[in-house]
Amino acid sequence: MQFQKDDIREKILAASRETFLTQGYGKASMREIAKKAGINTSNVYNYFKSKEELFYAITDPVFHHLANLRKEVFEYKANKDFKNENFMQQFTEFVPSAMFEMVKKYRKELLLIMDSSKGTKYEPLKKMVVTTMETNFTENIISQENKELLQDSFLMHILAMNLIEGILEITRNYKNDKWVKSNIDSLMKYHIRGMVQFFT
Amino acid sequence: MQFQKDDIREKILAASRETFLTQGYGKASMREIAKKAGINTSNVYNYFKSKEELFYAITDPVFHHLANLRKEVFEYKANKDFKNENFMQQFTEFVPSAMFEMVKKYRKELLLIMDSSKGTKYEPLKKMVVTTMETNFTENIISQENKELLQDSFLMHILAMNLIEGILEITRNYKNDKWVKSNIDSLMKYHIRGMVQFFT
Amino acid sequence: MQFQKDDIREKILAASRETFLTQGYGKASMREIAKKAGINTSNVYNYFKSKEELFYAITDPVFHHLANLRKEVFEYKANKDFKNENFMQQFTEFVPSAMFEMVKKYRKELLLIMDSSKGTKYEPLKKMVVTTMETNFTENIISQENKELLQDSFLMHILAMNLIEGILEITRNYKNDKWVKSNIDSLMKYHIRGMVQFFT
Amino acid sequence: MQFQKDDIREKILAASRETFLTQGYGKASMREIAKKAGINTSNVYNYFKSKEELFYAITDPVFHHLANLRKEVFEYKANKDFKNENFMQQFTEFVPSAMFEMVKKYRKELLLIMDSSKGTKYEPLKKMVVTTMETNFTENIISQENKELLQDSFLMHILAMNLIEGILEITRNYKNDKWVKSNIDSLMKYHIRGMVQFFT
DNA sequence: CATGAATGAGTCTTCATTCAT
DNA sequence: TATGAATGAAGACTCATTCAT
Repeated sequence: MQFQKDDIREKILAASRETFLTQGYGKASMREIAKKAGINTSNVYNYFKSKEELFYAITDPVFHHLANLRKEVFEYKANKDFKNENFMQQFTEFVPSAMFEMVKKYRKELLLIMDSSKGTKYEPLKKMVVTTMETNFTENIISQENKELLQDSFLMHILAMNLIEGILEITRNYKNDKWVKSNIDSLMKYHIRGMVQFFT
Repeated sequence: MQFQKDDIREKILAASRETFLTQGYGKASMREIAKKAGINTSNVYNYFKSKEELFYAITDPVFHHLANLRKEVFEYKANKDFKNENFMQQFTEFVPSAMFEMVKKYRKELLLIMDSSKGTKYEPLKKMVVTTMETNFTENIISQENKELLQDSFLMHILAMNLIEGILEITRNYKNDKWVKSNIDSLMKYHIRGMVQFFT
Repeated sequence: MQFQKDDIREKILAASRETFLTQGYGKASMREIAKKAGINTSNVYNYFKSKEELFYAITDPVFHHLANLRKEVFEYKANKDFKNENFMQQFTEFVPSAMFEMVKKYRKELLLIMDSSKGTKYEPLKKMVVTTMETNFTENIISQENKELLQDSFLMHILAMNLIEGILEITRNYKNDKWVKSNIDSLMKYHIRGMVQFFT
Repeated sequence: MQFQKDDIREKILAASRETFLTQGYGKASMREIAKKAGINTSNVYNYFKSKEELFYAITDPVFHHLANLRKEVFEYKANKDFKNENFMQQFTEFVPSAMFEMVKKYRKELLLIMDSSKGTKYEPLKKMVVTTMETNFTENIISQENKELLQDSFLMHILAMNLIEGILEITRNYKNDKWVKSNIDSLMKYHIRGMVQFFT
């Protein structure tokens, strides 16, 4: 009697993923989700107590993954007596492979939390991730003298966003794992090289 | 029907711009728009015959501007016996300054048509613009030999998107014209330089 | 169906009493009752076949008690060659002590059937009890001459209701048995004395 | 074009009064109200923006009337160098005639705010009115010595409630103004006389 | 031109109840 | 017995739009 329940639960989750993804959280309707899942609208509420909870049931895991990732990056920095070489190592090895793992594990969920979360508590998440990345870049790439010159460089913000959006676009167009990995690597390399040249 | 009061029409347009921008086309409500414009909801229909038409009244100009721009770029190419130097000129002079003029003239409209048009006929526009740009890059930057090697390079697609998204992010954070111009230039330079290095 | 676990049955009844009392019959929900009882909603239906039956399972006893009381009062009258002294005795001894016993035995049930039964077959009960009491008063207190004068005295109706409401308010604010008894006695004395003075 | 609107507005208010009165605020449904008013459910929202507002549109006037009454009573006390005779005057002249005026002006509204307001901000109002009356009685009727003896007399609370409930029962059974006036007077006289005798 | 009136479909959610296991 | 699954009706309320005045 447990496998049946999970069956439907899974159907609801799948239907939700698709619906939230195409319509966004706000425009997605419980009706449509229920119809896609092949059940009565009110029955959805036997599984998830609200539209919002349903959304979080899908997106919470990737959120926690992101939070852990952030922590790991900070620990990485703290442990490594952070110099330029280590930074390079971080952004050519650790970060891209971490991104890859995340995309591999949470494809749709990542897109949901980043692109379709308007109206939920995760709405500001993308901006926060971008800001974190931007700070990291600024601290590690821009040389001391340039820091004063390029104070408040908006370009760095754009590039951080570009990197995130690039990863998301790769995710949206997922072909296979190898394809993802290679594209993340290229993108990363492209931007790291570009930033180093531009800001130093 | 055509003797409408221009100030009210303008108020509706202004209210719509704000509402569509913050809520998106789908979630924006005629009520809220009317309230913001300080008029009765049903009176909106004396000026625009539907929510969708109202959206197009705002976004059509920037759409046509974009279409013209596209044509100009193609003509530019056709006229100039297009070689590498000309390409460089195009992307360091013509394109950035065209972008700047567009942002200057259609700030909110540009964001609306690109970011808030889900549910309208302009929904696929951003993708199309990106594709156009991508094609242009691919044709002009990747050297013949590489073209075969890097066949189906998704990175080029990402970079085209990055450029567009960068312009939009500049537009979203508009400070003043000079700020826009300088940031567009930097961004353009960054990517052109990056692409040339990466793909040749 | 009849081999039910008494403790669960009891838990449902207890949960219902509280829920019906605070929400009223109509607004009380089977969900809340089940949750308070610590069981599954649908399991409630293994013990009581509907919300209404559940309500009656709680309130039937006090209803029958009330019915018996009514009969006893009539028999009391019939047996006693009812004169004024006997009436006094009835309303200073028999009735208050009967009320006290009832409150003692059916505290919450009494409140339920009187205050929270809207939407059930017991909805008109309070009115009926008041009417009975009113008739009793009218027959025994108002002197023959006054009866014609005060024909259709609404005051008597109010006082009968006052008495019932008084008992219920005592029940609502239950402190301890002694407190109840003493307050019922005071209230009764107050009204009997008042009525005698007013109507004779 | 204004008289039509008021027509329907009035119909909604009338339908609401009846529905709230018979079902209580919580159980009354906008559907039923709309049906009774002969209009589409959603149209009700063109006149009142929520069920709660609709309830307040009906009950606010009587609330303000009650609040003023309360103030007047206090001022009456303050002005009159309050002694026993004045108290008697207050409760045999001022109060009953004020009650009468209120009942005359706000018959259904009074019942609504007192009996059908569960779930609204007026839910605690009846209790407050009773408490005010109780305090007034206690301060003016109970003699100093008795005050210590009868400390925390619950009977006084019941009698205050009885008086209020009596007024409400008169209101519920409204025949005509004269009938109301005479019954209020009788009830008041009955209780004042009873209390004086009982508590002094 | 402007407004209020009106509507029917849709929003999310809760309800009492039944059924299969 | 106990539970989760299921449902259709109903809850309050919002939506874009039309119509008469």
